[in-house]
Amino acid sequence: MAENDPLRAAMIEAAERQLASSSDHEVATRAVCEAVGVSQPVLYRLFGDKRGLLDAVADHGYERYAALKAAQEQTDDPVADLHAGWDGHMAFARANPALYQLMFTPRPWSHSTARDRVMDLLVAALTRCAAAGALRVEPRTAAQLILAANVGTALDHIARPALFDDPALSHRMRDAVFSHVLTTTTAQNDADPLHTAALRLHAQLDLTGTEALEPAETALLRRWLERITQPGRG
Amino acid sequence: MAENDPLRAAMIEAAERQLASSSDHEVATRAVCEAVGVSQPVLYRLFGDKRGLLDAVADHGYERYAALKAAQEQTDDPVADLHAGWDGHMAFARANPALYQLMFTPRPWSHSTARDRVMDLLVAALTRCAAAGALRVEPRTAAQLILAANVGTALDHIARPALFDDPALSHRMRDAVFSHVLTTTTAQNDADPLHTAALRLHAQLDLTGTEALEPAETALLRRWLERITQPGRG
DNA sequence: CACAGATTCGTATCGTCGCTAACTCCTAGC
DNA sequence: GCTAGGAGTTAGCGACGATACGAATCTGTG
Repeated sequence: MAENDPLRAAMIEAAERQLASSSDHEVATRAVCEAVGVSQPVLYRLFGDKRGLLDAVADHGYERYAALKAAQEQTDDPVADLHAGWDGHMAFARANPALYQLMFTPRPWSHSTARDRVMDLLVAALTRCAAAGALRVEPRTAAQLILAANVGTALDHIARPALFDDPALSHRMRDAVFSHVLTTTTAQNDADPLHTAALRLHAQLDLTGTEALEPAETALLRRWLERITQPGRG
Repeated sequence: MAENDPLRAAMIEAAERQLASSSDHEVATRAVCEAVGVSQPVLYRLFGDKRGLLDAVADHGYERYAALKAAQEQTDDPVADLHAGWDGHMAFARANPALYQLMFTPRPWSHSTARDRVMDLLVAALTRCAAAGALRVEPRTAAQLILAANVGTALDHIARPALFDDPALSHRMRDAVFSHVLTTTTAQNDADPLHTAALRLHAQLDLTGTEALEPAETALLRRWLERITQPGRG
């Protein structure tokens, strides 16, 4: 489906260029086809639809996003990586506002998986934090919180042209959400040490796995840990 | 400009209905005109443009939003009002997803002032909190934080159809942002009591004013208080 | 009442958009 | 050489946003 088609890639890049340069953040299929020197039906053969083209643009945007993340994260301090990840997210939004809105603004159609994959990246980063004992809630819950706050702050920043108090606002939001999700680094005075230990073991299982238990036993252990970390669940 | 025009109101309501019922959250000027039994040029005479119509729809949405807020807030506990305001915001987004996106998603054009007016409402609610000594930062900064988090959470909720862990996520986000912005209710162990006192006086001046000082003196006092509450400012 | 000016609305139309049917061309396989 | 199928083009359809222009209606004055 997505084999190495240079024409397809050229059309995606042309669409992204026009999306960024257009004043109303809109793109015309005719203009995209004309930019790469082909006719309209080739677009509809490659992407099936205009929304198919936009989904491809969004997925291509995720590729750049993931490359940017892979280049900067992954030190030995997962919490520091998390902070850098927030700032990198904001920088990506600032650098590509139109593409960012295409990726993260909820369109009722849109089969693009860009947002879900960004979420997966965030869950992975948070799982590393949980394995280090730095997380107070499950990685998935923390990821939903952080991503919603990050997107909300980024869209707010894109909306207003230059209200000049931006970095402070982003860092305030980052600290607010992180302090609610991470354990205090200095003192580990947690009210429920069982909860944190279960979270930590669960994350460690996700990261490295274990050969000491049979697969069925590991699955059951996972469910037990989940019942410990999220008690109120049907 | 916005005199009591029943035809104008009918077109706004028709547009809002079509916006809510349409699958792609889109509205056609022809359909709006046909719904109220007039022709296209009347739309362009009343609203000037399609974006003018959408701006009017967004402003009308703000009216309903403001009415909903005025009906529930304003008890004697401004912090409780703030919590109710967050939940009311989420309920409004859940009830009118298409209208909510029109109001709060950043469109590059859009002369609608709906978002700014919602921000003003939030600043007012936060000023009451500050006058009660419950705020740790300036009302405007807190409003930017809260609104960005609230919109981000609401858009995230609208995007995914039913990931069933919604109220918990909304309340988590609310607690995270509020705990970063409000003072701890039990103990008032603030690191900078001068800062909090200045914030409180500034809010009290905004709310009630004073006759003990001349207007010029009050203005100068305001600037001094601002220099105390936000030290790093050109 | 008559009439001029302004306002308001409908008819018809333009240019553009997303999208598709039908045809042509080029290449692979026997 | 011939055919089958993929890849591309031309031409066009219906719907959209927006507008020019004339008809109808209202308003105020003599």
